[in-house]
Amino acid sequence: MAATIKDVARVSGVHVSTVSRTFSAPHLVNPATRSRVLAAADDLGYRPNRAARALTTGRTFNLGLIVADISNPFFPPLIKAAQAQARGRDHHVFVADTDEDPRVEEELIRTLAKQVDGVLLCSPRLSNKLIERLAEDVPFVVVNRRVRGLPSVLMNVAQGARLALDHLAGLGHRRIALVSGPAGSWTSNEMRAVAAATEGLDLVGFGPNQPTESGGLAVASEVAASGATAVLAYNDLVALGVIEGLAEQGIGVPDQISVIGFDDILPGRLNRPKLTTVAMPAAAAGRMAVDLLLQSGGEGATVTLETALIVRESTGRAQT
Amino acid sequence: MAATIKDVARVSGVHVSTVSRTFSAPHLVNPATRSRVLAAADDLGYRPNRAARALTTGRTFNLGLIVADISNPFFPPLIKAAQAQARGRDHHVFVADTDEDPRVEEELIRTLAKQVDGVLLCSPRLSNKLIERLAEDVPFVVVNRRVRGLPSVLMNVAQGARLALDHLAGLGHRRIALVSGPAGSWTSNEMRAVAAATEGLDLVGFGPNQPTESGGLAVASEVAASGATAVLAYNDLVALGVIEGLAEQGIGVPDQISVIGFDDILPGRLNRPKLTTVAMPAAAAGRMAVDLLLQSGGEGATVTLETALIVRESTGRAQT
DNA sequence: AGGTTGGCTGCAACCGGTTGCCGTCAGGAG
DNA sequence: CTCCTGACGGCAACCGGTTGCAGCCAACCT
Repeated sequence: MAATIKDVARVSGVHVSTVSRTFSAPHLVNPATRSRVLAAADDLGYRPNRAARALTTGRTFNLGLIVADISNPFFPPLIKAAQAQARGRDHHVFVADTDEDPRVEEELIRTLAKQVDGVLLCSPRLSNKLIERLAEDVPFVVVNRRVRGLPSVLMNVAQGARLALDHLAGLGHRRIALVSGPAGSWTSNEMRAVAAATEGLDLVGFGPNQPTESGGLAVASEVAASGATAVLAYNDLVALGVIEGLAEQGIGVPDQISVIGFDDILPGRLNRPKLTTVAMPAAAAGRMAVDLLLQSGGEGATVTLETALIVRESTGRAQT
Repeated sequence: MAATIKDVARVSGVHVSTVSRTFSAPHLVNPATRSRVLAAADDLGYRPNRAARALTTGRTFNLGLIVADISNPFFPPLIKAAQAQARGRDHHVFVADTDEDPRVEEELIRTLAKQVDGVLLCSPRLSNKLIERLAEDVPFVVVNRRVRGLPSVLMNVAQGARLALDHLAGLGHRRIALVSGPAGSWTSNEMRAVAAATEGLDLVGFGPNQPTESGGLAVASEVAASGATAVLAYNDLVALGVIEGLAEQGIGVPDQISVIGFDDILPGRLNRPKLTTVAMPAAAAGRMAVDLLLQSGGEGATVTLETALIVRESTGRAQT
């Protein structure tokens, strides 16, 4: 149906190679010829078939972006920033969702491999070993995970956790519940490590949990029963779930229990009480990841972005 | 780097066509040969290049899904449902975000065209005419818009608006603010049409607005000044923005003004007051759209899905 | 004038697969 | 022992482009 390079060649009376050059190396073709070709192309509504082009050039000018759960509000800002950055460098970004399933993740990577110039792997659920193997097929940049030999963009979760813990300690909290995320999560591990290394605090761990509102909701009653006066949650969604679960039991936040999340997503700002949280530089991470992917030079570069504590209404002094 | 069909052919000592058939038409090749080929393929880690295959077959087993703004929580459920449905039919879905920009939308469609078997166009910002033209390049299913000759999935916005208006009227509201969405939106038009046709109500229109929280926030003071006792918002995000803007002026919801949104997104459920809203069957729409796309038979089929009113806390009796 | 040079274009191979057509060969029917 | 048939696999063209090489011709140099 659609016009091909041959149609354009026929109509403009030149060889296909000339048409090809008109688009991919205009300076090699005579201005007069060029405009004739362009006229014909315009006439026929011709657009080069990018898939076919990729076959010989090996470049698609497409990037893949894989996330575990697109309905987590943490990702959209990252995605949008990545798309904008890519667009500025003449690439397109295609997003795929793995449903938190490692098998789907692998499958998607394999499918994407030959159709894109590189993949942004955000918060992967795959094992490091498998990621390293798959990296032979397609360039990766990994976000929120450190993988040997691959460029990665990390958010300084440890620093964020420290900020949060200090804030809580400053408010007089000593027994703190750590509500972690899914099993394979690097972020979760970082948080746990920091918490464990903090002096003078009494940590109670809960997890692994689904990194969603319902994950938080499900664990709320256990948290309430643990005697903790404050909660450090894997992310804002979980924090909101915990708050809701606590409310169902008549426990007020922050009056009786303080809750702090991670990410700084919109629903947290809209919530009453407004959520105290550790803001992740998601947009910056998206931009940075695209940059790392496109400058193939930066082999195993690792970029770490700082986080910031945003104190709102869900944390307060410990009950005495 | 990666193994190609030729490598497999060489290693297993057969012609490339035999290798090809081993994968795409196994019954045509002798079991003994087949297993030899499969062994070699496995050995080399060979995976057929889908882009190359698409060149001859014309089928990619990929679907594109285009949305105006991926950070609108309305879309993720639709996206996930579409992905799940597509996965069940052996296809993958790639998502792209247009940033509410028609030019980007067109560009994305053109790019996607040759790399997918069809495109799900959700809440397009493009003109009908342009969509019809682009439909010559790639099969479409349009969501939330009716386009001549193209299959589409609609949510019954008119019915939803009627539900909402009746609900408000039943609570004694007579002067109602209609906070609409972006200019090109079909949904917005439907709402306006229903509102205009409703007897006994005093409508005040505001718009067009950004379909986001800040869009609602920006218009809140005007709404407050209009003397309306209730607000029907383009979507939940806008509704939440209006509520926030009202709160900044010390106006309570639902005590002084009632607010009702569309979509039934998560932040609305989490908000205090919990948002009364018209629930859209987003997941069903995603599934349906994939089905329509894959059964090429259904030429210009149009499916309309019903909506439901969910009364929560943001609506109450009109102040007397 | 003859030899260079350089700009422009055509030729053909190639990217990684797919597929219609035909030849080969073994086994069964007559 | 022929003839036919059907299963199998090789050949080669093709999908829509790209690109190294070579040929052509006009302009330039000496």
